[in-house]
Amino acid sequence: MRWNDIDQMTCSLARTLSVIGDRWTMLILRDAFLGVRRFEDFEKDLKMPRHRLSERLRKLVEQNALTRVQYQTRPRRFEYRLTEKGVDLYPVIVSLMNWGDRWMAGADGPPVELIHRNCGKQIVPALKCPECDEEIRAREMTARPGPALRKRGLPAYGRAAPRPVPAGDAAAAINRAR
Amino acid sequence: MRWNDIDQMTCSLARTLSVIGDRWTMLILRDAFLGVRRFEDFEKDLKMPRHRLSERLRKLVEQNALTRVQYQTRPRRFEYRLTEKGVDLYPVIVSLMNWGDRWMAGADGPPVELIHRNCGKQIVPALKCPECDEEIRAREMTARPGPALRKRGLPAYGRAAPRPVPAGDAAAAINRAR
DNA sequence: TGACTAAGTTCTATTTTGGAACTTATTATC
DNA sequence: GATAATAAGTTCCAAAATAGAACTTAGTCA
Repeated sequence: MRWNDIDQMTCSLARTLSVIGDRWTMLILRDAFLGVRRFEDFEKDLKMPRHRLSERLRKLVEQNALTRVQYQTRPRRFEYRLTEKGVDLYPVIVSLMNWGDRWMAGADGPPVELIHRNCGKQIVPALKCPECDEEIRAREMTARPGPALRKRGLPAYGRAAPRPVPAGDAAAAINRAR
Repeated sequence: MRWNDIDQMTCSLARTLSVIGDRWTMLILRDAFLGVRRFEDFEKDLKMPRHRLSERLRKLVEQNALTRVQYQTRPRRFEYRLTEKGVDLYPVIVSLMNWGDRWMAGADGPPVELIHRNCGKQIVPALKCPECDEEIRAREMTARPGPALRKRGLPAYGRAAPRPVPAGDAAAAINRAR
């Protein structure tokens, strides 16, 4: 499968990745969240090829995650700002950072801390259930076909169906565990 | 900058991307969360090149996000399971899905819904502040240098410093807004 | 013996990326 | 008035990563 076809998968994750799932886009967005807006500043901070940056910014503008705003007239210069759609990627950035902090940080600890202005405290944002307010754990979640898949009458996420395990196999017990 | 050098950036996001920031890894992990464990099943579902799959699985095992477990002896066959480090990527997957659901879904609505077993309800998990329990909004968050950067005495994320805006420029007002 | 299964590996053409140099419009400096 | 500087790009080409198809390995089943 070609990468260009990825947004045609009936999968929100794949569609999201079609927008931000390349080498640089996520880092560009991180910078945008930190207040970077100008081409030169992105380039200096990320040390990425200018052509690539130009292309990625254009794509993000096309996708409406950023807007290109003229900030001076002579010579005409533009800067890039997060749109609502772009700002809404914040949880993605934060989750990725959290994971990096927990699993990839060096002995010195995480490079950046987040402060919540509301309460003034340094926090690690966490996923919660809006119904029962419990913290979300992967094992407690189930996926079921949503409207788009039900409509099409597709088998959806039936892949997780338990497989027959060769009887008496040593792995069987573990297999049932997960 | 070469992609291989990305994990040397002092940035948790970059380090995370060095593990899962390529074309397929995230989709492999999604499948893993849905219960897929075997090479053939990943391959059939994702329709990705086998060599690529093999390489990505190997890398995830090296990084300790998956383990390779033998599930039968003759012939020896292995399957891949999420480790704690892997399971901990759930918030990343969920955030990406949420965004896709909100911004990239077709007219039919999202392809998958999540059920929280705890309360039995269909939910959209959200990032919350563990201190004041408010939902996290990008605009209410500030980043400051964490231990790793303070130790090194680096300028950290000073890039967001306000720039002088040409006086009287039409963009100035908007510029201050954000 | 030959077909089949699961999990890979090998090969090659195509696509994407990285790096450096060049362009354009305009202001500031010698 | 020529020369440099700045910001935001674009152009060109070599190097790296990816896609797709075919092949391998080890063992079972008819």
